[in-house]
Amino acid sequence: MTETPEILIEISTAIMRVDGDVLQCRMVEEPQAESQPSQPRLPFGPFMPDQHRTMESGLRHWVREQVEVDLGHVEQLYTFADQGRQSQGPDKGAHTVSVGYLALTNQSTATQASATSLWQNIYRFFPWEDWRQGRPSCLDEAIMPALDDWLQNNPDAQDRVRTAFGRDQQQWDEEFVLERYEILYEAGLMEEAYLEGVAQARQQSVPGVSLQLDHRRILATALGRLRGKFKYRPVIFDLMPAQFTLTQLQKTAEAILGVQLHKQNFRRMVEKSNFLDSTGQTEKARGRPAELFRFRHGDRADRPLSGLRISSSRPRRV
Amino acid sequence: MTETPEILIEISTAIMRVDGDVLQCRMVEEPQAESQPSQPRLPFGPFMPDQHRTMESGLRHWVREQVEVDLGHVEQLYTFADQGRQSQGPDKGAHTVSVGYLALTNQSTATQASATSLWQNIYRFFPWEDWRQGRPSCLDEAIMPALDDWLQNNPDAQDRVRTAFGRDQQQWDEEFVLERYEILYEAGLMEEAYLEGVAQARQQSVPGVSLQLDHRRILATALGRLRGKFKYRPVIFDLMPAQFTLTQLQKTAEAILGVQLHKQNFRRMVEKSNFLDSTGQTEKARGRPAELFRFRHGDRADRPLSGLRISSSRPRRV
DNA sequence: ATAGTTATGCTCTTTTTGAGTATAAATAGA
DNA sequence: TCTATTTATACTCAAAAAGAGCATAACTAT
Repeated sequence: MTETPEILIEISTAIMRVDGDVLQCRMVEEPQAESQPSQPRLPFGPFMPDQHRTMESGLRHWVREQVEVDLGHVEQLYTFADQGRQSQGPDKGAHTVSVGYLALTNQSTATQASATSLWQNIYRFFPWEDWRQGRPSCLDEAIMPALDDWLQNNPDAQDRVRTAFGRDQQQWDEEFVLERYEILYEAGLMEEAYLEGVAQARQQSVPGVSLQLDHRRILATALGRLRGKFKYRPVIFDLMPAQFTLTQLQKTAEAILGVQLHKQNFRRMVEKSNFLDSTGQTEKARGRPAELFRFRHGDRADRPLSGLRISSSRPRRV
Repeated sequence: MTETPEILIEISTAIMRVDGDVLQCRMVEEPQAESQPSQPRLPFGPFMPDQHRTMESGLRHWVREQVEVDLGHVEQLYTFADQGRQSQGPDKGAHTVSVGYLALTNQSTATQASATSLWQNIYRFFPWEDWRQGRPSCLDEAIMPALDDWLQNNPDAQDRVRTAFGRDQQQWDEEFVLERYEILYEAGLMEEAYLEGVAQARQQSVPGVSLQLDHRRILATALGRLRGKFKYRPVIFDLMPAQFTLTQLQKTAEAILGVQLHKQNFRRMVEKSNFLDSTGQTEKARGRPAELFRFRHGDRADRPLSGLRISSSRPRRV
């Protein structure tokens, strides 16, 4: 067979948790290199075939070494091997292939002492993805105008932009996180595209903090996957504490989707799903105390197949 | 960083097409090695970073080289790096990581001259996945008894088996193809497990033809993904010819799902989806001629987001 | 003509979903 | 203590979607 240059496989993990109504992702602080700009990054490390039996055990190794988090659901996202991206990888000689993972945890501020700055609101990196307070202003103020500029020279991308960003008749699909990110990257609106030489010059600045290497792309993949997945598999419970109120569950669902849900209908749906057991206890806070529930299937392997069939209130045709 | 042994990335592609009511996968014939048993395999080859800009271009390279098929939708499935599996890979010294892809084509027997034996009914490899003629007999005759034997010594797997195979109250979920395959593999019921030393001895034989290396696992991943995906993305049209009747479309959906669908309701759903344009033409065959349709969005990038919202007739609670 | 076959139109019922209104059970402050 | 405020929960109502089936249309083969 052909002689191939050395390949290095890098495993990066987006670890997510929910704190109240904010969906957070675990960051690693760089040990302050010399001239490096010290952007935040995800936990990651090389896959070492002689020490890691599977890719997932490699992931657990690096997570254990770099952050102290107990992982719940773990799922592989995607393997990227593009030239250019990832090029600043540690091992200069080798060609780097990047495998991204999503992991969920229910460890909260209460149980986890680590500096809160290490858990970052995921929408810091994708402000346009959070529609809970209505359509994000950055879309109309910065993104759409910039995309229109770019489309001048790239008319072929018109359709892609339309579907991804829900223009014209199309409507916004919250699962298209990666598609939107890729378009913004190609349009030179993401800082990392600039660094990686995709865009000639730094374009208009569009809100959204960037990450090292291709970590923001992995994060986009993770968010998109989570948004899709938890609608048909019960992974949301890996983000919840042992017991929780229905409102907490709803806030979590909303944080994931980046959309507000109808309260009464959400409860109805949850009740019909039959996933929850009442604990008898209640939680007192502001108004009427709320009943505390627990996920019926806990950690056991007999988890139900389907998730909460969440319907993010598509506008009803009249 | 640590010195890692050489890594070889292997890209394998499950190319699917539909012929009438059979879902087929494209095989490659081995050039008849000496003592090798010459099992069928998928098209595959190493990822060569200096010749392939992305993993997908690597895939297209090997597909072009090994089979003549025009690919429609292409999608990455999963990256496996387990020890043991894949161990008979070509490059003995290196550690092999396997990246699986799914690709769809609408080339049919008519347009493609290649020997039909190269296109194999996918259910040859997974007879238990085809429920179109009712519950497959091999489930009760071979698989369940064998699994029960295995569960004797592996009681922990009880729950997994129950959900994956729809036992007890649980119901069969057609998307759990990979989960079922993995259980059968672990239980030593798949020939490749025997070859790879997972199972001590060849267990009771369970129907289903095996493939080289980890190709049957990739195929299981592909089928599961396709079954899930085409419910919410319009990928089914990549399997259809330029124009087709509603019955052909339904047969395709049924071949994918391995389940029969209600004819009138299927048409109603398709009509409401608004994906099709009538061509005015009709196709004559046995009975009343059927109207020919075409997919409204063709190859264009403005494909709709959602797929045919197929509901595989879940039993109605009374 | 007639039987057989496939396509297509339409009805009817049950479920699900979207969007409220109404009421209950607490707290904070006057 | 009473009252406004807050949050939780119960229940209603209409629209839309889904499951199941009957009826009819338009062909072919005999």
